[in-house]
Amino acid sequence: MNDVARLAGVSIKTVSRVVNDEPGVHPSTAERVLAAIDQLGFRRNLSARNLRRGSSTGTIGLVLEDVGNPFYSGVTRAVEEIARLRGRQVISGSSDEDPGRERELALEFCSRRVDGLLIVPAGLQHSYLVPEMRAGTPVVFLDRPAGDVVADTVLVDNIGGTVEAVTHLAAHGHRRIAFLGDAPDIFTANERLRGYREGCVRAGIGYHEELVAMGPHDEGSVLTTLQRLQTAREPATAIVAGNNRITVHILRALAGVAERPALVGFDDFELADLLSPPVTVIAHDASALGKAATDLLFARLDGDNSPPRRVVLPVRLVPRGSGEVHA
Amino acid sequence: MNDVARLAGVSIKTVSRVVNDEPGVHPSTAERVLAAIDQLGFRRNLSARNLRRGSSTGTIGLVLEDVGNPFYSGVTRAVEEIARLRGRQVISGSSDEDPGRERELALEFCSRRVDGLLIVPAGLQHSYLVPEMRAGTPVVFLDRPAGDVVADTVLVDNIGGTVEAVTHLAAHGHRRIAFLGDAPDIFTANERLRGYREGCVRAGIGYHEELVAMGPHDEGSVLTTLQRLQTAREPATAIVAGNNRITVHILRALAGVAERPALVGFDDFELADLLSPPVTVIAHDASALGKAATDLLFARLDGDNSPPRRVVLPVRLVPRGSGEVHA
DNA sequence: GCCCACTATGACAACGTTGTCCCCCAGCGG
DNA sequence: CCGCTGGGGGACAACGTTGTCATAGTGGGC
Repeated sequence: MNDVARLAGVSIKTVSRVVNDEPGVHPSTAERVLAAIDQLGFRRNLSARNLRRGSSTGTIGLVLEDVGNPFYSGVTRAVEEIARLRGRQVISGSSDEDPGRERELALEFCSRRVDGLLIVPAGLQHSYLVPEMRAGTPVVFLDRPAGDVVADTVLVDNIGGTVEAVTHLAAHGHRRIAFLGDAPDIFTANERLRGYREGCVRAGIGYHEELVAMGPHDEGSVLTTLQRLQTAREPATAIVAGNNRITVHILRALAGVAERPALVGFDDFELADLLSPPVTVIAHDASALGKAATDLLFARLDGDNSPPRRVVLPVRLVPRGSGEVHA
Repeated sequence: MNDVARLAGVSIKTVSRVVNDEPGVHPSTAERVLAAIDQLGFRRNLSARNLRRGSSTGTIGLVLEDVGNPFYSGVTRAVEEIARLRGRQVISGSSDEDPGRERELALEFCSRRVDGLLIVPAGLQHSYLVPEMRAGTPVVFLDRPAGDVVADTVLVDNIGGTVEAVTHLAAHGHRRIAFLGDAPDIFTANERLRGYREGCVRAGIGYHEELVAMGPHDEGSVLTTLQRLQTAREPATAIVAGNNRITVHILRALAGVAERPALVGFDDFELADLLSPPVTVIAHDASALGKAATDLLFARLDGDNSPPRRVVLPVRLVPRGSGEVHA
């Protein structure tokens, strides 16, 4: 800006006025300034501007588990969409389920003075955010609740989802329904396990420890688990998969197997309807999740300071075939 | 920092020293300062720091077509991974194939003084970046080349890919091979069309205009196109799909159809191996693309100022079944 | 007892902006 | 001819940091 001012033969304040479309600059002066800007390829430094104005940095921080996971990239997209409407950029980072990394990312975003934080918690400790929240940075947790702070949270109905999955399978005559879930220290995995258990009880088929296998899972562990379940004295005739990755692992393990158990997967995924049999899922909308959380965040930025809210988004069972196999 | 200094009874410079682990601070003073920092929940303002130091902002700007598309979210993940190793955050935005939006995003990132830009071009005009590049911001284009500037570019072998697809189908006896591609003003779509044409000529089956349908495509247009192709006087017995979205549209259109043409899709996608028949694709690695581009960017940041490079990543045909149907 | 080196600390400017306040000057009415 | 008005423009401080330099005190060697 200094250089522009020198070249145009005016003060930097006048350049500032031109750049900001402030009134009170003679058209001919403005023209000279614009020419200088063009010639020098000047671009206003937003950091300096925000520093001086003490205003918003126009950024939103997004911490999630893995940007590469289609579910979270759907969330990201929705967040970006709304942020854009409100003139904000999104800075995102993947925690890879590492609480330390989550914290590192969140605090780094705070150092960058983001206007707000959206966090898919990896850990259970979030008191590190208390100073930031007290300082006025709104934080919304999504997909999972925060560990030890009270804050806005957007979840999906995990329990209701697995209850429905089990109920659905039981209605088709299944009495030996297995559950393959993610690591039990992950909130959603635990909730879904609870729903599974409750579904079993409600359906009157009882909860049997040996039908449950919590992760972490990879393709190999899923394969051996399935073998164990199917060769047991009372084999499982149906499976509930705890998330999209596990569903895919199961599908791969079952590829080419003649005698397939019924299957209901948590999380919808692309092409589920084109597989054979098409995969019945408990669907919930990644973009709805992202939208709800971002809306909540912007409400806070707009001055809403009502008590923290907890929003639970509904899930719905989408019957496609794999879950409608009779026992 | 001011408040911290006051509370600790020292000058702000001393606080700065403590925050930056600079030597020459008495342990007892440091302790007082740390206590004050803790009490006030102080967090250093990175913008101010970078402004003062004139150093890197520690950010990389990423402009792509759609963060929600699994292909690009794979790219994003790879970029993030490497950026993280080099201590950078990623700011990303989706252009939605809108050149204006691409430009807006890129320039906004420049205003934020990103250390470098990674761009999946939506348009053909990139001279707007010349001042930034001259000012020292490295820019790498990926997936598609820039329109009118010379810059580092990472592409995949689009032409080689469709040549291989056509060759493969012809080797299985197909002589009426159709091509469904994206809008021809998209670089990759056009390249793939060229490869298709060259493949046809090489295979000695000739290039027939009526077998080509360029987009934009949606599910409906793909359906009618397929109907036209299959009911023609000389029906197509095989199809090459120009990208992952078109492949999926075709799969959906063909669902339940008994007489299926052979199919080779450009871009690999999850579950392609689990469909029936499994889908033969021209595979290339999203994360390899992201990695190559980011590596190139960091090389520039490390001072490499050799002439701009153009990297073309190989593709490979993955035969899975849908492309090995004999005519 | 004097000088020096060294440690701990602070004052101040500067990074690139913008908000506040002030000044200059032309034009106009009296 | 004087004073007032208002448009156009500039000087300067400040945002939150950090780099540079200065300074006060302390202890040691002679």
